[in-house]
Amino acid sequence: MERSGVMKMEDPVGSWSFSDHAPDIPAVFDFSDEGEKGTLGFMELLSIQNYGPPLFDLVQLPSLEKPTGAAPAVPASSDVVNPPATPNSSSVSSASSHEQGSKAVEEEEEDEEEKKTKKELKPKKTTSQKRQREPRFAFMTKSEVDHLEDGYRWRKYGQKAVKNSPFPRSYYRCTSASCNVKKRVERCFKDPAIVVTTYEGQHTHPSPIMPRANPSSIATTFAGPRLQTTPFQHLHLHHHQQQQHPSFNDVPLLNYGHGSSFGSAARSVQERRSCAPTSALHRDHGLLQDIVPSHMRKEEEI
DNA sequence: CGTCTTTGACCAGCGC
DNA sequence: GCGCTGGTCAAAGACG
Repeated sequence: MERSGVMKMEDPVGSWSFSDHAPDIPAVFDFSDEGEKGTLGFMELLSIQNYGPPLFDLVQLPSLEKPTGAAPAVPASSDVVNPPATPNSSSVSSASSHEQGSKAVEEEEEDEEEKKTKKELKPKKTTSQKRQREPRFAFMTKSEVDHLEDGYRWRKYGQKAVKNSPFPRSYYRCTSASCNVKKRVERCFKDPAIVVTTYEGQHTHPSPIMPRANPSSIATTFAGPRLQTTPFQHLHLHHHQQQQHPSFNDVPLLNYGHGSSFGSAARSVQERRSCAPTSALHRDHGLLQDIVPSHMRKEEEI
């Protein structure tokens, strides 16, 4: 078996993450209702991370907002175009119970962003000249293969040894011209079975038809356009089997819907081709309703 | 032949 | 200033 049925996500760099709210969030994805059981089994989500700007800012960035000549990079979730002024953490967290946590997260995130900004500012610019930061998302996937198939084509452009880790870090860039999405892939030194994947930027083009896709690929969800909302989708799925994981009580409250957009996103290409697209879209929209306040949905439908 | 990986070199930021 | 580290470049080679 190439990939295990267990997927983990956590904070690899110590910045903002869901685990700040609910450490060791267990999550189980049961695809049995998606007919996936034989292929994917279930996945376990420990925690997820979003560092950089809030999720919704991602689609607001002027440079990313209107991909030229390409379909919206976020077909399923690009509707979320009216980001709240708060980080997505507060969007996700139940307003009252995690208020303080969210504030702390905001501050921490700011500091982290400043650090990252300085680090990532390759071009020599003055500090007053802020370069546009690409949103970055990281997650951990338990997999035997380093480079997970995610529906996009990547070109490896570098590999570096990682400090305090016997495993190297690989750098990939989206092969599509005019798309500067990058991703880093490295193995967790604590658990070599876990692959830490960090995506930076947003695709300015639709996902190719996964020319080399592994039919049993489970990574489709994360790299692509759907990336922006998948963290919530994972939680969403997680809720499905809450009772199997008592510690899940720590998870910020969300109005989880029904169904599994993760599961649908994780479909193989073949499955996607054979399945009615409307079902996935429908589920996504349902999830959006869970995530995005109604007043925002009004605007996003414009 | 086109695409992709490998790998050493290079550059920039940061801490001391 | 120097060394370390992360990130990127680009030539060379592998592969289908």
